[in-house]
Amino acid sequence: MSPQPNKRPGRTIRSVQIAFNIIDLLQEEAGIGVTRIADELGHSKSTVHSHLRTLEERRVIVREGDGYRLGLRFLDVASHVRDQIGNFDIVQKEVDSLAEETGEIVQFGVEEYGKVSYLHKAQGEHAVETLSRVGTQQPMYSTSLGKTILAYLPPERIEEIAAAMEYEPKTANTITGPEELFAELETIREQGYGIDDEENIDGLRCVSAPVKNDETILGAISITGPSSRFTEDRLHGELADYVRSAANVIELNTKFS
Amino acid sequence: MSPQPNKRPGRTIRSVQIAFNIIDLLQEEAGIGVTRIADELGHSKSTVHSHLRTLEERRVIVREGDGYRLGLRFLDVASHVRDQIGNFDIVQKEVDSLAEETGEIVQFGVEEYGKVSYLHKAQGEHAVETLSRVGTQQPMYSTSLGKTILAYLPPERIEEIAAAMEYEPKTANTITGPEELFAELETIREQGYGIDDEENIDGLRCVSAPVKNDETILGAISITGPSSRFTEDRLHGELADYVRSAANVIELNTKFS
DNA sequence: ATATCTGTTCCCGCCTCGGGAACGTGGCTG
DNA sequence: CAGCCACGTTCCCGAGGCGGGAACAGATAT
Repeated sequence: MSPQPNKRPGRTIRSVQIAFNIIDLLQEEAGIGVTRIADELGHSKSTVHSHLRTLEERRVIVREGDGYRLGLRFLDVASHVRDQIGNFDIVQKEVDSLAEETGEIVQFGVEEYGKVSYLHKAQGEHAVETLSRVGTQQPMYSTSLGKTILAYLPPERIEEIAAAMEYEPKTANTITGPEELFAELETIREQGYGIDDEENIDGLRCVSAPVKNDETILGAISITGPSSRFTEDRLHGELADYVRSAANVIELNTKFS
Repeated sequence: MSPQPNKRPGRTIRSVQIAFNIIDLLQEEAGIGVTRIADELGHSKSTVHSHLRTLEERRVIVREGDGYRLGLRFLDVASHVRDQIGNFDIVQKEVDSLAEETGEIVQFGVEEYGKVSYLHKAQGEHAVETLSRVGTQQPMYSTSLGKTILAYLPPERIEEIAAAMEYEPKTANTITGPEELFAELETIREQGYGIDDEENIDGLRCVSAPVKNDETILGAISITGPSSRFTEDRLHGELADYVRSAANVIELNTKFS
């Protein structure tokens, strides 16, 4: 883990931190019990016990066999979150249909805390496996979604995000500094779409188009595939067209909300 | 809210309770700020402030405009939860295809804390609108999913759940007591599927079939529709066949996991 | 300019919460 | 069957975390 960047000062509450450490742990590994959790987090069993009781009462975790797992309540929360984002169904529909049409991976992402979070993902028939998962975050400088969203954010927010950025080279092509990034953003604004040329994962290329609502950017939609199928020509040609028209459809449907 | 039934004694941690009260509040109403939350929960602003800081650092909530909403991290958590349940993709696929085939509402539910929780839901073309939502809970005695799952749980667990049950009549047909419930469970075990004849919501009927793995029940799959289309004959005939064969497909695919 | 919202910060004192240790229990081993 | 160990649970204590009140700071509207 890298040192967390979003650290505004202010007081933070220890018990709540512990509670979420437990949740994080159970997210990674289900079915463990008091002792194991206590060990893992470096707390006494009694402490962990009280927390588990609390979380259990809240339906956050569930006792199953001997051990705990996260509760189904999270499914409910997630569905509320999607509703709050707004227009999720339209995004979902469009992403799904583009994935089916092209057979590749199609994703929709938004900016959160200076990173890209995937809101929805669909994979077509001959899609490559990727690790990305709905709700997880990726850096903005190494993904086409990230760069595209960034390009259309308000200038002051771009500055803010760029200032907090730590450029970690993920492949040989990854953008490594601000000058390079700003140039890229300019290019994206000119051509109206963004490219990831094996900058995040070796062998994978993407194109993204921004989805805006009245000049404010909502997110971006991308299509991902292996470099073998995603040649320069196709990237800038038909594939770019695909994402731009999908973005357009979403924009039209969200206009009057 | 009825008095929470799952109250095992043991100490519970106040700060964590407060944190989840905030989360619950934001789930219902996004975009509110410190003052409003403090009012609503009856805490001081400083208290709420510290909590918001903590939750923000944890990516649980996000500041948006002036106000907070739940973070996309919940989408990630939810997807982990589904994975932990196991065989979610198979369930999803089967539920979706049955919904498309019949055009009605199809759901898959499991037992959690003595209630039914919906794991997945799909609605076909001419499906009625219902309030049920993925992750939410319903009583076991008034739904076909609940009764069907209950019927196949181990006897001692049935006792346990039934003992804690509070029978609240949702419609004129709702089961109102243990004798009636146990008789119904017996019927379900005999015929291999469960019926909800407007017992939960007026005008709606359902059929459910159990999904088992080696004699232990995993959950149940149901189909729901208006009484006008769901006649006695169809319920016990083709509709029951539908859910039973879908349940069968799921069972076959989960057998070797 | 004044008033009134908001979010933030700073303390203080009570009481909560984390920890250690003891207890109860079930499962495995000899 | 006795013994042991691992587990979850309970009890109690003392330190310090946490909730609250009040003062401060910005923003917006009047």
